Amino acid sequence: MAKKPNKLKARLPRGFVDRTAEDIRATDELTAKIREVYERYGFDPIETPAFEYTDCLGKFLPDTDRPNAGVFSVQDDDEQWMSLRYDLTAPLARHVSENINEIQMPYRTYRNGWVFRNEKPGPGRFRQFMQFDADTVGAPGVQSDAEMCMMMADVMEALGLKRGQYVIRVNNRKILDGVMEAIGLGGEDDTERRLNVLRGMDKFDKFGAEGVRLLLGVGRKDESGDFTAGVGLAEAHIDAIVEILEANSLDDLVDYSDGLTFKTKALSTLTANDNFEAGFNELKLISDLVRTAGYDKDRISIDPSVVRGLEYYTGPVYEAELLFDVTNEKGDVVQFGSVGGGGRYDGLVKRFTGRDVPATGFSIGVSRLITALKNLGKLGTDDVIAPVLVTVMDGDTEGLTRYQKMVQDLRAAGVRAEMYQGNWKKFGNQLKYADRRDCPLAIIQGSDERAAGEIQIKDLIEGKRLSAEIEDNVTWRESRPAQVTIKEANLVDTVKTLLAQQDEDRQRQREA
RNA sequence: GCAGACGUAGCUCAGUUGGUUAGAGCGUCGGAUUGUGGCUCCGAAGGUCGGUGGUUCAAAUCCACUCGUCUGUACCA
Repeated sequence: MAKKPNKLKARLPRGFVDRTAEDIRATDELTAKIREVYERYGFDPIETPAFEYTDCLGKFLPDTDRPNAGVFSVQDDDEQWMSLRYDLTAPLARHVSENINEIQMPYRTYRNGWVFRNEKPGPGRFRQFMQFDADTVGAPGVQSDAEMCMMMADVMEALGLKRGQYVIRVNNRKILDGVMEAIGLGGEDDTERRLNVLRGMDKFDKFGAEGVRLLLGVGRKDESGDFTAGVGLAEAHIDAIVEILEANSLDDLVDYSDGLTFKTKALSTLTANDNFEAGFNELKLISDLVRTAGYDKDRISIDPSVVRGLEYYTGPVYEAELLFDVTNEKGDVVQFGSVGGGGRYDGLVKRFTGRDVPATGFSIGVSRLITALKNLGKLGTDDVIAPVLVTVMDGDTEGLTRYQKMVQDLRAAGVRAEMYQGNWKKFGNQLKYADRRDCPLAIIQGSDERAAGEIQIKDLIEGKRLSAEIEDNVTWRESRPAQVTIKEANLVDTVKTLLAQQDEDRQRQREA
């Protein structure tokens, strides 16, 4: 026995997926709905390429030792490092900066595309995924942040989500900055600790108040025994932060009636500062704007516990969260978290231009949304009907032209149709193919039908239903269930009628 | 990145203290049925036991390393 030749193993790089017809159709449907909302709000599309020079993307500068940490990078032929984009915000900042003299501000723009992250993949977490962003560049007022929140809420409903199935949560980074300042972490050299406090607060959903206390204090050990170092804050300061996280609304924390006073115990001991005041006042303004526009707190909720880890946010931050249970393939309920978020980033364009260009915007995680919506049955993935199959009984030239003509007549009438392209001599295989492909109808014309100027149309869906009642194969074959004989001239009309009937049946079943 | 679990046919999984030719179900393909899907029956193909190295007369089984998957955690611009 000869050794097998070493075959090359076909394999997908980890963290990447092939997308099926179903996935692609679902994505198209979803992005079309999102786009419609953005357009209605007066946003215009822009597209930037997948690659950018690495230094333009942000914190990975050319002198970084590992340009592939977190991003996928390659070296151009002139030795410059280029990277695949890891979000759509940094490329937008680059585009705006490069064209700042031509762009009419405020610039309202949206875009969707693939982004890439070179990090550990997990279930529902890939190294290539799609985002769909909207941003307003050059508008400093919180009214544009309020608009973003309302637009996100409208997107959720355009996707078919009902009140109570989602919520847009809003906070202001200045409030958190104010807290940091008040507890003595406002200085330059406390950047790292500040960041760790924010990260700890961000875990409130996951670990609850107790977990956050540990992370802000002495540190936390997880189930596997791995230890996360704590920030080591004082008890009183941790109390204040937990009060913020546990608050359900602004009114729980602050009294606006007489200047600005804190209502809760630990917060009251902190001294107010400019950041605090600006943060709370901006949040109040956003709240007033969206409430007056008719968005109640079941759609847009002012929630001081929203953090968002990103360092570049400078003001309002917001995220869209799904409130219904999402189950995975195994049927377990998974913590789904947010499907989109954003905020104000006033410093991003300044990096390139030196000019103050305020901006705010958000990103929707299309891939994650699809997973969740599929689960909820909100994506009509089964409404693409497989083609009508024209079977082949005579494979000579004359026969093939006849069958091909039928197919073209059907196509011209707008019916999805195809001629069997496999080995026509095994007729059983043709119907088996049609069955597995979920074809609604099969068109059959052999020499007998041909001589009589007739065609047989087999309803494969009805036939499948009838098969349950027939047990022996001879009867099954000879009774030719759900099959009609028609005149050649009536082919297109009859096919359309039968398809329409099947469609009605489907509607009825869906309603039942 | 850190910690743990796991890796046997396309899929789901058996495989005894290390011992002949590594099995089953499902799926795939062929036939019964050369002009009719499903059911039933018969038959076949399909395996570097994740990879490499080691211990041993002998390794799917034990050891080391490595790759991959899953869980938790960290990071997530």
